[in-house]
Amino acid sequence: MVENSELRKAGLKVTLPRVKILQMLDSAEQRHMSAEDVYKALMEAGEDVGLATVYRVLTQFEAAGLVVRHNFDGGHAVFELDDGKHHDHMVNVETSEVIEFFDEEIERLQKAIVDKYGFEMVDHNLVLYVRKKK
Amino acid sequence: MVENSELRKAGLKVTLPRVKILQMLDSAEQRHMSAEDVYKALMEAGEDVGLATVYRVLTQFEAAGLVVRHNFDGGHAVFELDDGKHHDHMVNVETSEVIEFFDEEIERLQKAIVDKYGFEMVDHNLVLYVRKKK
DNA sequence: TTTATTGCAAATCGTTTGCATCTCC
DNA sequence: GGAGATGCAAACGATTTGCAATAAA
Repeated sequence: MVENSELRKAGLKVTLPRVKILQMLDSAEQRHMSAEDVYKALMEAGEDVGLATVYRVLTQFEAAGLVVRHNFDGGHAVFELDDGKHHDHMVNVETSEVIEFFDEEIERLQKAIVDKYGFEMVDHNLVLYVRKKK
Repeated sequence: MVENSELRKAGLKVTLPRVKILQMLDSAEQRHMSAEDVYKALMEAGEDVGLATVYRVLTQFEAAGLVVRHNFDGGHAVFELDDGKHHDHMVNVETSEVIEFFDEEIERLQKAIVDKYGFEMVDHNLVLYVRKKK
């Protein structure tokens, strides 16, 4: 279970909305949720939190490293709890299901390319859009 | 030079705005332009085309396969002429410069992963955010 | 002439912000 | 009690759309 100490550690006051949002991200069936998703889930759970607060809190969580933000195709951002383990994503375009994967070799090759160009990596983003093989 | 026949081939009437936009994408210094970029460039060139038209035309070009749309981090989409050769992108976060690259090995590994999960690839998207090594 | 295309302004979507009110420490 | 957090509604930036006017074929 997510601890309130994580909030304190991040220099964030332990408030009801923050605790609820953190719990929601931790307990929801879907690991990847948009701000809207979180908001609706809270509503359904009878928790009364404003949408603006959800956006604000998610952004703070991201800055604090509690959460990672992804910009998959299609307008809105999705967030997931940061478990510290980097991974990439596969999106099933037919179901919108998100599958996580990690490939050491790909990571290595990316670094090699960045290096070759004389840059250093700030961030990287790999998304495979897929569909069940017929 | 881009040909009007490309427009006809795509089933699009050859209109002034479409021709101008296509030429702009072909001749601009930057291969990657947002709708706003194209619009401003046209204005500066004395061409009078509405912003809504630029959006509409770019979307049609994308559907016709003349142009590829990318959603890099940061709100707005960028478009580039489709030369038929797939490549990935590196974005210099300090200058917003976009560098194209292609790595056969990475492509191969991506396919292998998709395969392993029993999917087929619909599309894929790899962006490396980088900065000059200090 | 006929139908597609354009320009404009208003609408939409996801997200952010100002501000008065409320909560946590 | 006071700093910081919240909710609401208004503001936002990117993109889309309705519609009457216009330009291709």
